[in-house]
Amino acid sequence: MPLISSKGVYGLTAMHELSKNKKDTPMQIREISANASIPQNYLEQLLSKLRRAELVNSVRGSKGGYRLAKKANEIKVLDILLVLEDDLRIADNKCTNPALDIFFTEVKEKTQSLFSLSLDELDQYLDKYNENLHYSI
Amino acid sequence: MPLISSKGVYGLTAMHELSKNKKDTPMQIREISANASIPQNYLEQLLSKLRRAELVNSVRGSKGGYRLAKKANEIKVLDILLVLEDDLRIADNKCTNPALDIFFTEVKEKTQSLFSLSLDELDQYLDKYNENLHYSI
DNA sequence: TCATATCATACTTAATTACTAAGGTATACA
DNA sequence: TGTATACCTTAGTAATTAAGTATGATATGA
Repeated sequence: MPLISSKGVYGLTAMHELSKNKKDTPMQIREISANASIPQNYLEQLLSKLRRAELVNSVRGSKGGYRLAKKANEIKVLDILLVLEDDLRIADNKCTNPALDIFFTEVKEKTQSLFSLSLDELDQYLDKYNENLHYSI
Repeated sequence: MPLISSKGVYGLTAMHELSKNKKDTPMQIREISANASIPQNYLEQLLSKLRRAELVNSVRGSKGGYRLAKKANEIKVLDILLVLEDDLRIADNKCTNPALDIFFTEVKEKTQSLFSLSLDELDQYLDKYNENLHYSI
């Protein structure tokens, strides 16, 4: 099973879109939805959750939309995932084996630390990709 | 979503049971099933897969059962998971964001390396637990 | 007041997991 | 050679969950 469902992937993608919005005006669901190929009604639900978690601010009514509630370097990937994914557990709960159980706990901690990078740091991965492209040509 | 479903947890638990079998005779499904609270018919299916992947050997008929096909230090947790879990992917496939996609690939690689410990190394986690118990008393 | 865009909730569909059931096949042992 | 035992295989089912749809309410700029 994927650790992160499409819900989490959609949410991260949307937040990344918001972080790239350089306009004065808030970004609208419709625009995010179109850019990232996310069903609009579904995205509304995800952004509502992110708003209640105070990761984004919303402006209602005409000319409304969404903005990040903090700077992109103050929002971590993990923060977003913890809001949208019910949990990021490594293993199904039925584990009755103590050694395995402790092992899973440790893997979970290490995995969560992998997600402790901020939204703006994501673009480094894009740079890395472009470098690889360059060398492989 | 859990990265490892109960299928994987059951399989790891069963393999750990087999690694602890010190008798000459192979261990029977019924015994593993009882020790680890795994539905017997379901466990049969998982052990069949593990047999086809040459991680265990089976002996059919009366007095039959299962044995590890290699030494416990030659079987990795990851080997077992790759047989039972269809994949160990980090994120749902719908990711259209290149930066995220590369990031997920890197997380996947790092996560898999966390699972590259052998069956016999699992018991170290039990020791760790006992130590903690000791200090906390 | 009207168009626009967020907000909230109920419902539906599809996929997957986790099992259950049932019968077949091989082997030890008497 | 017969019988009990235990693995082997496949088909089917029930329950859960994710993913998406639908509908209408609420707030705001112009």
